[in-house]
Amino acid sequence: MDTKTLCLAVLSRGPASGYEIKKTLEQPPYCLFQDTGFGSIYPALQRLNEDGAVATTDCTPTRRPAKRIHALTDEGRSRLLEALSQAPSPDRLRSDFLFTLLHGDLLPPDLVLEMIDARIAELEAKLSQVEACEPRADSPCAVFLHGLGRTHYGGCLDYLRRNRSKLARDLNAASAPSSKRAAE
Amino acid sequence: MDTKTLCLAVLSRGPASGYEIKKTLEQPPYCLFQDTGFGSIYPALQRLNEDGAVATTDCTPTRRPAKRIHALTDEGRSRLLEALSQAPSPDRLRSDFLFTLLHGDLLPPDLVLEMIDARIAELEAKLSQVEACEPRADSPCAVFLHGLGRTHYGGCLDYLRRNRSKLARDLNAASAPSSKRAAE
DNA sequence: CCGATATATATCAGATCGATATAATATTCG
DNA sequence: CGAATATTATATCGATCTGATATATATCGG
Repeated sequence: MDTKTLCLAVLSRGPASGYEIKKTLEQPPYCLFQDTGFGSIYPALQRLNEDGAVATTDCTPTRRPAKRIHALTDEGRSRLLEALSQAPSPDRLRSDFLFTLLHGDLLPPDLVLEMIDARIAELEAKLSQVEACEPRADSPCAVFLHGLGRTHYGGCLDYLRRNRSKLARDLNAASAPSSKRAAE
Repeated sequence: MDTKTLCLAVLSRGPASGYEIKKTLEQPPYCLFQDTGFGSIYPALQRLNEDGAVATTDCTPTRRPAKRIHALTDEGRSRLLEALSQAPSPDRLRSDFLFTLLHGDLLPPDLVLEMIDARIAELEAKLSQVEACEPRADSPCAVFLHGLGRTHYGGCLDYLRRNRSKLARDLNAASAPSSKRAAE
């Protein structure tokens, strides 16, 4: 999904400013599977306004730090529906953590274990964030997604906690093979 | 990780051409947590060569479709180690599937269920791809990562298979409330 | 009242993405 | 054999995205 569709989706819940859209995207559930900055949002809103997909109202007189409220038009609503109906393109994950772990043999064992501990802490935070955000019971999709998120984070966390000590043993055995050699 | 680091990491296994680097990144384990196109790889290799991080040899005479082999230098190796030692920046996931699912209430129930079925098929393919790629037993990190991948895909797959029918029921109940109204 | 933080918009250089161009070799199949 | 197709291989380009930065006011606690 490009930034324009992201904006349309947030605006489908009600009119908002660019800043408010960004804040919404930073929180669950959106923050769990997308990410966008102001540098993408403002140009996208400008384009959507030019295309007639949103109606932009300037609130400069009342509000001091000039604020632009964007509201979905019928054109915008049908655009959103069209985008959502497309077959979703494959997930795109960029994980420095997993990439580093793959090359962990090049690094000091302690550093690798530190990174895993940090990741465990992050996942705990994410999981409690997801659990704190109860889905609306009247939306079957939101409930389904909520369960999927809990399963995902819970599963990864469980694996890391269970296998950390084994990895620590294996790494130390590999990096200090003197004891092994002595045992042979 | 930027594309330059990605290239250095692949080259740490041995010299390769840009095309070969792309092919390596397209397969497990790399393809599971990154993605890059030629449009990023070729400029990155050019820059790395200029910076002295890789040594580029032109194989035009022997090979007919001109081929450039890039080999890691000491400078490149130390750059890679330095990049891997940094605290990894947070994961970045962009999932059209999860995004669409979140807004599934706007779509026809059948379309949502179709997308879930397609996702199940994709995850099955990914999982068997991961399982087919046995990690080197002498690399504790690779073994650890392999287990993590299986846990992740297996867990998500399991959730989707178990909860699909409940979602189907809930969606139909919500979209066709006539029976419900009749029951009241 | 001052400083820190939150609200709010905007821009810009650099990186990335996806498509496309080009071209020789290798393979497949009637 | 020869034609069609796939694979190997490099390169570029516009559109988009990223991350940082600039700017200005409002608000809240000390």
